[in-house]
Amino acid sequence: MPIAELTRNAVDVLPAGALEQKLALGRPLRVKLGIDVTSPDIHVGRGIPLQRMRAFQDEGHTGVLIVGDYTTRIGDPSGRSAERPILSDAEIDENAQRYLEQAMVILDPARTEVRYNGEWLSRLSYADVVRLARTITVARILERDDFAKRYAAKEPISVSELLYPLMQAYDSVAVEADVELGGTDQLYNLLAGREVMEHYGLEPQVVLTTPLLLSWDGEKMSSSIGNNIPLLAPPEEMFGRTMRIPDPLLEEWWRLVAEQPVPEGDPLEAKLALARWIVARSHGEEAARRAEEHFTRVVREGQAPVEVPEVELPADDPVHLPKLLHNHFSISTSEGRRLIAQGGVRLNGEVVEEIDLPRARLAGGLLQAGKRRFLRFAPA
RNA sequence: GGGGGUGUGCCCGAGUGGCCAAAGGGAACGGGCUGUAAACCCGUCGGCUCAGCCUACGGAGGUUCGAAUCCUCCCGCCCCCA
Repeated sequence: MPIAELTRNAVDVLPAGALEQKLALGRPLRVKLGIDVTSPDIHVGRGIPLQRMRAFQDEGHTGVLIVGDYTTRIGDPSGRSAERPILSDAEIDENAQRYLEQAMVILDPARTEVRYNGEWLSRLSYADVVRLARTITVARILERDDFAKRYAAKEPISVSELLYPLMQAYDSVAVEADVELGGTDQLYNLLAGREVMEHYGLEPQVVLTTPLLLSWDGEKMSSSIGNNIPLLAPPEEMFGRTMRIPDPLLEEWWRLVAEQPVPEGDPLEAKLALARWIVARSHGEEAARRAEEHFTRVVREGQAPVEVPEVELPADDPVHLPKLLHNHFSISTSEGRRLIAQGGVRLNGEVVEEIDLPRARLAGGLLQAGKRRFLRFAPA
């Protein structure tokens, strides 16, 4: 019963019955997923459609990953009220590189075809674009939810934004997609792909959407908001961020991310297990174990981590702490002063109250700034 | 082409001559509490050689003892009519 696995957690699989027909063709299907490369991070939420792609790959189908290098130059407005920034070519290339690395946390590289959409979009002439634009009407484009809202609210919508769904649709034409995956916010774009494919004489793709993952602040996980867990962040970081999600979200995360039922019993244990799972997928079991140890030690028990970076003992005497904090933790000296004033700085476990400390007191000492920042001084 | 509007701290958003480093909210940070980096409570939240000083309210000038607030020009953004 492989189809249940392919459509697991899917919100829409459209049109009804089409996927079954495609599967009945008996050949490997071309399953497309495109994400723009505005941000260098793929986070756990964007991993959800990737997980579907992996499921298709495990059944012998081909994952066609579209790196939207060209599209990024226009900016997709999905889910936001303003246009995305337009990045430089160098930034886009760099992001694309990191993006692929992260995607492979989930995908099977052997069954992944990576394509940059600049490959075909950059070759379109103005006339080609006009021809493409003829396949859809303005009224139709304005049906898209966020366009409709912004239009009604008299918020700016640039013509370039209106072109975005068409570019994405043209990607489907170019790679001859059988199936396109995407978050539910992509539904419109995916369906537009079907219409455009028909205009170009192709069998329209099947559309499969997956839920958007909510993060600890209750918002959709998003790199630009910062409530994200990147697939290749340091293990301790990933673990800690996962532990921030509120208990009511646990079940959903287990279902959508780990694709398993939430473990019975203690919610803390279930959350720890989830964090382990997420870190292990990206970095392996061993790293997950260390990340949990780190969490237990530093967060739950309030101790210093096992590994603390050692720094030179400053030359001046007395040592001006705000400056020192500024140098090592990249905070302003004003912030450093506040930290001290608020009892957030400890030397060897003791709260520091002075702004300046004799050099000798720091030698070989352990300095803690807030909950998570530590450093050890070289001995005198 | 014509008319109207708008530009404030990381974000949103008050503020129309002094009481403004600038209300309020969010984010963030610190402390407390806790099974959690959740929730909750309290506090902080421009910079600095920090009981004082400096820089700031799109930019440049100007009026004034004093301007985020008034005037001039410039730049950006938005809407309506054509």
